[in-house]
Amino acid sequence: MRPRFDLRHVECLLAVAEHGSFRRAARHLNVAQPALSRTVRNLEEALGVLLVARDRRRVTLTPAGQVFAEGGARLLAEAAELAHGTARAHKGLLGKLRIGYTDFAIAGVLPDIVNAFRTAFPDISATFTPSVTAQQIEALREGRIDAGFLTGPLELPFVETQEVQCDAVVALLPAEHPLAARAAVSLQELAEEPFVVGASEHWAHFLTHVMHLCQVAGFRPKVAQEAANSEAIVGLVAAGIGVTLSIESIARRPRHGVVMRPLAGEPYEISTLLAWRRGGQDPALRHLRDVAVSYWRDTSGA
Amino acid sequence: MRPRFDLRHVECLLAVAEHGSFRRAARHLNVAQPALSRTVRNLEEALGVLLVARDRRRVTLTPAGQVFAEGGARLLAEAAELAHGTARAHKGLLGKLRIGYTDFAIAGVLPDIVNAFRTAFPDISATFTPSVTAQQIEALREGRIDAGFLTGPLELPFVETQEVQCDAVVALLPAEHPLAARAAVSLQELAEEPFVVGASEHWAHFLTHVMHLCQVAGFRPKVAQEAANSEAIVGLVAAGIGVTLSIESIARRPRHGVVMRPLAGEPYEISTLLAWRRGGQDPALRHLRDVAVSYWRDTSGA
DNA sequence: GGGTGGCGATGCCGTCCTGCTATCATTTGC
DNA sequence: GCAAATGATAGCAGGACGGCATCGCCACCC
Repeated sequence: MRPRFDLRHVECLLAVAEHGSFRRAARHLNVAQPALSRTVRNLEEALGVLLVARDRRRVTLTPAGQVFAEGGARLLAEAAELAHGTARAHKGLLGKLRIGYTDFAIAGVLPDIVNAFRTAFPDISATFTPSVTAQQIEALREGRIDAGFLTGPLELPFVETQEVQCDAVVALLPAEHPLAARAAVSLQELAEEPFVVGASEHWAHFLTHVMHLCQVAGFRPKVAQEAANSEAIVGLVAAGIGVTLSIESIARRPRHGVVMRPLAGEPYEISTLLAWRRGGQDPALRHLRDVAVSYWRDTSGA
Repeated sequence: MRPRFDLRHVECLLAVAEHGSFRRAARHLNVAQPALSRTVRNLEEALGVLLVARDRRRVTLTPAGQVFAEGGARLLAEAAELAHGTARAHKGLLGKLRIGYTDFAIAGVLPDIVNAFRTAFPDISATFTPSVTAQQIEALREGRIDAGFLTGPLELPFVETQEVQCDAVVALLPAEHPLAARAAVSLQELAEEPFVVGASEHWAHFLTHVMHLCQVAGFRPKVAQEAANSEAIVGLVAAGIGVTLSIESIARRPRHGVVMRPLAGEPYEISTLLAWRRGGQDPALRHLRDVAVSYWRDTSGA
């Protein structure tokens, strides 16, 4: 049941209704009067309803014409708004973004970036999904998310990235651990310690960093316990199950029973990236990237 | 700021979005593929926004295209609903009526008629304005109301009428009045009584009847007090100020301190009419008239 | 690996819609 | 009673839209 009339017809009828005269309405619409007469006539035939009562002296709307005029005005307004909204979407001022994020990101810069983004682009509605780096990469590839805050490094043919956060790896120890008395600890000192780590099937990205660090230090960590997320890992450390390696952003959040100690020697840094599909044209996404870039420029410069 | 696109464009874009392919969409729309391609292209040019991402292999909507498609679907639905509503208005199933009514009507059949009308035509919104007969005639002439329930008789070149109610004129007396003991009273017996009547500037129609009755009975009533409406008149009678003539529909509503007595002799009847402008084409109004006619047929027959 | 089928874009042509000018019938207002 | 204004009608021209044939491209398949 598609409509048999067009917005042009609606405009013409509204003009006639407003001016109460075909001629004046035609002048106002910058068309000749006969054209307007015929257009209104066509509209009436399309609807099968007489809309205008032509009294030879005065033109008024029939009751059905009034109903149509009211609805038509609404229709026109919404059409104009639609055009406007589409233009705004084109400029990236309006839209939807699906964004993934890791524990590391949410503990770090993500809130600040999102705040800045929402302030600058209030009409872009973003939905956030917590998920680890590997899952975000998959979701990016399959188009289930538009962007992800995830753990670097990342070199893939179909994604582009922008660094947004840089954390030194630090040691987290139970508060009563002997090494907690030290200002800093070296990795070698942790060689024999039981480790709490993320579950390997999901935690792969950061685990790679941890394994690499330990290997350089000459040992292979003894895994005492696996956990599902950063919150759980820190909790298990607080419980005295073992030690762990984490990043500053996580460790800065004070937690009873856990102390953070920097690693001695050259700091090893973990970057958190904003990632999106390469070549993506979504203007809203570009704006998110721009906000991330300028945020990174401001904070890394300071 | 009028929209530069038409509903036809919207339909085409929605079809492309739905089928994910120009060719399939074209088949579904019963047009050739090149025509569809150009229509979508024209729409994009009209909006100045790319809506469809042509990947050579797969056709998807750009973010702006998704915004437009969502709004466009709403727009089309409302356009269809508008056409439907206009057709309903044409058939008189939808519309607005402005209706005047007198005290006599609201005390009598008006509630029943309006109930039947609202049940039969729930989408016709009626607004009711209380007003005396003379004002309703003026409002009818000037088009401020579409119909009026008023006191007959009425013979005017520009109105048509339908009788809806027929009341005998009765006497209303203070309860402690000597004549209240009688089963019926004759007009002559009221010749010397003080009368409470409606204010003459507005009450002219019914007053004419009263004066006529009294004149036939051979006297001219002594007006003790004027009042603004039936409620006030009955109240003043209850207060013992005087007697009055009224109609059964008013008098049937029991009121402390007032008694109703029929007039002796041949009953004098007052008709209440539904009146509307002659030649009016409003289908909603016709339905109101039809309801009134059938109501009158049912009640006057019974 | 070349053939084949499906896709969207483009060019060309016919048709219908739309708009304009000129004119008419009717009404209004002086 | 005439002039001005209004809506309807007729005839004509331009443009938009749709259809057909075709092109270039890509994926799939034997």
